Amino acid sequence: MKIDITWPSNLSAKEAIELQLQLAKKVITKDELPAKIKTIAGLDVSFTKDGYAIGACAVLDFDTLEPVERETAKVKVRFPYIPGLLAFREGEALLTVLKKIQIQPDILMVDGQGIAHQRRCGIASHLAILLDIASIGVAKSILIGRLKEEPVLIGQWVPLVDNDEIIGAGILTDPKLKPIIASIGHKISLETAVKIVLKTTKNSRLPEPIKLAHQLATAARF
DNA sequence: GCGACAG
DNA sequence: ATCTTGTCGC
Repeated sequence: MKIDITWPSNLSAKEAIELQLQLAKKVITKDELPAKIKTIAGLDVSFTKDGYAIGACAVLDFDTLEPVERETAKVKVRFPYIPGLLAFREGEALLTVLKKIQIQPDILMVDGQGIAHQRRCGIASHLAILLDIASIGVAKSILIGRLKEEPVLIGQWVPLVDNDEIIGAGILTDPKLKPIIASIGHKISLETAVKIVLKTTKNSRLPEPIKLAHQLATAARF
């Protein structure tokens, strides 16, 4: 992807929070994605014992879910893990790997929250706003909020609420496991985000884009 | 002050 | 996330 921006460095937690508040204002919560989605990119990050973050991107054909491109990027970690500030720890690795991707994806699926975040600016929203592209956040657990109820049927989704405000969805993709948490990243509605998550999920808890990106990130730790 | 807390 | 062995289930 043609990306001109550079990831900011030496930010304090206070400055990071201030930036999130500004970015949150720019999130678009309605569908503004290509009429026909052709490709979707899964993004995830793994870490090495010696202080590096490995960003991984797997671009898949939206119809067949077959990978059409894979890439990884290794960068030095320079921000600690702080709940709510994940983007400042993992964002640079993801931005770096996206710069290497040749195929322009129609939408991003990021391992983490979108607007299901205390300042409505999780890593999926943060990255998508910087790149002006549609995105969905898919997490394995809740950061904030509570599920309105427990989904019991495979493929069923229930609202994730924060003080009566719907900020995401709990989706049951495997009856034996906890539901996955999906939320609007940018330029998409929650309804469409849920449809895409279900459409890209095949016989496992996580959707293919995330699963493949996770495998890539883990395998590249050597 | 106490508990919760994406990866 | 990462550190770790065996073990239950499809």
